[in-house]
Amino acid sequence: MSDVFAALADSTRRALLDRLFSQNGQSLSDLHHGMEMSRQAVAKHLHILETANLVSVHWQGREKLHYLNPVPLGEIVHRWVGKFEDARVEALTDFKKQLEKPPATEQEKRRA
Amino acid sequence: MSDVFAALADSTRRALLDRLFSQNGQSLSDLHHGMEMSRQAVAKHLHILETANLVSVHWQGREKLHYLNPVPLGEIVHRWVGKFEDARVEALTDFKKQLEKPPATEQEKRRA
DNA sequence: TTGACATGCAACTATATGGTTGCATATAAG
DNA sequence: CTTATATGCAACCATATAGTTGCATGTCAA
Repeated sequence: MSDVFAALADSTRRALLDRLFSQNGQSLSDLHHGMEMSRQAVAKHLHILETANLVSVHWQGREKLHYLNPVPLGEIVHRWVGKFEDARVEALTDFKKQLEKPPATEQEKRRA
Repeated sequence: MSDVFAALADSTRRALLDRLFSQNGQSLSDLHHGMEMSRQAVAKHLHILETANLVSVHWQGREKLHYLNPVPLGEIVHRWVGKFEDARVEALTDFKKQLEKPPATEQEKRRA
């Protein structure tokens, strides 16, 4: 459950999540198919997604099936981003005010 | 407006956004204050946030004031994460079903 | 049992990243 | 004018990251 944000930073990993979104429960070979890199590279990315708890796995004989883990994406990211989202309209208003009418004193200029 | 996800991957940068959240319109020196790294390191992080369009700046004399840019955080991240969030409950149900009662045929096993 | 398939492990490489220091430039203040 | 403050630019360094290749192991099928 290490760094979810770091796990999401790589476009290949986001692509893997996309592929799992459109087709859940795929094996490494499935996910590797059509990708422009070695199977091992894909395996590493999947392991990072596993470690970040974004993907959970289920062994089926010799195949390791990968499933989107729905929890942390919503929990962590949405919660963190939501904090800023909540202030969106308000901040936008403040920002415009700031540009239109800069305050007078030094303190106010910097702290407004 | 480069990679928002990459910009969010670093904890220092997320901390900077946090600081701007609690106090908008701070200068580089303000934001550097209390941080365990050089001013130049902070400047680099801020520049990455600027490039990702997460922070916008406003020159006030010799001071460069930094403001949270409310748009892309909500737009990009929330939209991308939301795609997965929408399928949260549904996916959770599917996942449990999968574990409880694995399908019969090879095809179904892998493609269910 | 033998061979094919699916995955894992380990070593290695190149580049990206996060940090440093030193110096230059622009604005504000005495 | 001189000095202090705020920032920018550039070179440099250490480590993290994303990729490779080669080989080992476990499972399925003939």
